[in-house]
Amino acid sequence: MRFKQLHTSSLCLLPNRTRIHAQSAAPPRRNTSDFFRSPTTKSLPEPRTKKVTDSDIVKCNIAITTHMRNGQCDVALRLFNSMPRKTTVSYNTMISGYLSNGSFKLAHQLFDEMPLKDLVTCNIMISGYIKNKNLLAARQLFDEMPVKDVVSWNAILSGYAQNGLVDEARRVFHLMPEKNEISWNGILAAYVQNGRIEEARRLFESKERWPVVSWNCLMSGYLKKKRLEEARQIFDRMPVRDAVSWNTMITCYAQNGRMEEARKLFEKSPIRDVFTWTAMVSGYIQNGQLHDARRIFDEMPEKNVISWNAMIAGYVQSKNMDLAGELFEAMPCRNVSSWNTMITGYAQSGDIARARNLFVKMPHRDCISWAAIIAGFAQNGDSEEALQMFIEMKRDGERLNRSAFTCVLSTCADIAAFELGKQIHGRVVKAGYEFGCYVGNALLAMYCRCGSIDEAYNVFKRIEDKDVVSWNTIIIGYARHGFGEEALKHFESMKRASSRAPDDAQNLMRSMPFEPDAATWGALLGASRIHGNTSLGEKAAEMIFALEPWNSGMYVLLSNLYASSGRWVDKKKQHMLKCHSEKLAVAYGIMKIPSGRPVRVFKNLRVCEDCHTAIKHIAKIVGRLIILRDPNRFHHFKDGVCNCGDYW
DNA sequence: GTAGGGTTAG
Repeated sequence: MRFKQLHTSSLCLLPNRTRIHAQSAAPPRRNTSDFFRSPTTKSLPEPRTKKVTDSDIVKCNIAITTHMRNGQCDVALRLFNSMPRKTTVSYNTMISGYLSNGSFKLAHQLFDEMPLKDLVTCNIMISGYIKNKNLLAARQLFDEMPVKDVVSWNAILSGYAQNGLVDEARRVFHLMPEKNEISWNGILAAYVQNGRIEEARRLFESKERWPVVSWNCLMSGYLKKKRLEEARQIFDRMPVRDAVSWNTMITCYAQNGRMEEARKLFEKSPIRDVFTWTAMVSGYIQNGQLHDARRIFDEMPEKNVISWNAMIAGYVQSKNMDLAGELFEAMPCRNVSSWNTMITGYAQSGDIARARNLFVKMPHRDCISWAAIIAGFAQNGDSEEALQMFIEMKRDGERLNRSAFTCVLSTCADIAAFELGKQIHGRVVKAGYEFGCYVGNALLAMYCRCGSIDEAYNVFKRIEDKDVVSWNTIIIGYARHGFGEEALKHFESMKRASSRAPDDAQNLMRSMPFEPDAATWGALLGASRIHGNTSLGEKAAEMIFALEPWNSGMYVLLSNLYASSGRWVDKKKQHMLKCHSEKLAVAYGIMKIPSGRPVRVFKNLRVCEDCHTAIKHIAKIVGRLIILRDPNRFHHFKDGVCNCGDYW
């Protein structure tokens, strides 16, 4: 690399022959005359050639900054290239612009080409490496710098913090020749971001004054752990609050279903920006309060794409595609996720024609759009079209990501497309997604569905973080293919896996849902029947009853189990149970319709003794059916005969 | 009056 000399005294030789211009601790005031030797005498100006003044260069630099901030890298580059002379600042501006626009490669290229690197250049590049998760390169550059300032140290400190290397971050912190507020905040953030909240707290209490960002940081640490009360205490103690403080606290209440507290804080907040409003909208949506969400949305003084998207997603979630469509039409500007949300919504509501229409019309597609439309066709039973779209997606040059693979594989499973599934498996391996849980599960399901249980087991073995779906799929796979014993074996090892005590919280979270779902219990029930294992079968039926009391298949399977083990079951009773369960399913379906209606639906409900248990269970799921706690509201059928006509 | 390091949120 070649360099232009700026301040001879501060030029240093780097070990790898890289020379950079370093600033001393108190940086010399640089002005553009360092870079441009403007003529001191009025030598003959070239006719018709405009003299390039310092202020021209500065103006260009500023224009580059603006273009970069607007995301117009190409415009910035054109300007940059047209500059007759470029200063270090011009290069630095370009590089940092590229980095903030995510063009790491271009930034790096320019960095390599740059004739003269100074301290700022290296600091920019260090943060670039860190953003790109290349901690080693960042560290190497850091080590090569002949002079570092507090910015360099802070950058490397936060690099370690963001990548979970807390102890390394602490080492850096102690080595720093000078520390400022940002350094202190850096080590605080290192603890907070890595879940070491108690250490963060101790550090925080060890120092008198903290800037508002650090208060925010500590508060968010408690919020991440869902320790809302402690977070609130921090919030209340804060000497100064900024928009982040208010937004963080409000968002957290909203996301944890505590809309009343969110609302109170929202009304008190002196600084409401688009984030605050949108957080309230999404909070209400998540809480099922669509009307409140819409009210806030309508009151919003300023909306951005994200607020619109949030509201549309709310309607899509509650299957109200008409209102979603209305809003979508009314949007002043849309982004890819607006389109994707609508496509997903139409696809999931079975309106694949509309979904396809939008897909064709949308200006830019990303891999989510493709995955949405592929899944849409697949879920609506048009597997051929789904695969056709998959092929078109490849033709379009869209790179396959995890979700696209997952989608397509589940389509293959649907139509038992074994050969294609195998081909895709090859691509999955190539892409290195094989061991991931989502793609792995989809592969597993595909092989199970195609009857290739050995291959399925091979996939199962390789999935690194098996979750409940992986276990359920393999168990169901074995059970469906008549390998009852294998299914039971896996069931046992699943139980063992779930009963192991895990230290860190994440593992615990992962293994918590190791409770088989109704489908798995169903498979086990089926397997038990084949093997005549009545006690496991009864246990399975009991579990299904607890999870899905309306699951009619369970009653049939159970009675078959009894029948095959020689226990006599009254056909009439079996029919009765089935009948009840179907009614309950209908009832449950209605109850899932939003806005508290179910109470009315259930008002005149009559249940027999057996059903009563089921109803109570549903009440538990829904949570607000207080009428069910009043037994006088029910008619109990004592004789075991339930007249379905009396049901409503 | 231009370029680099810290918190949060849709």
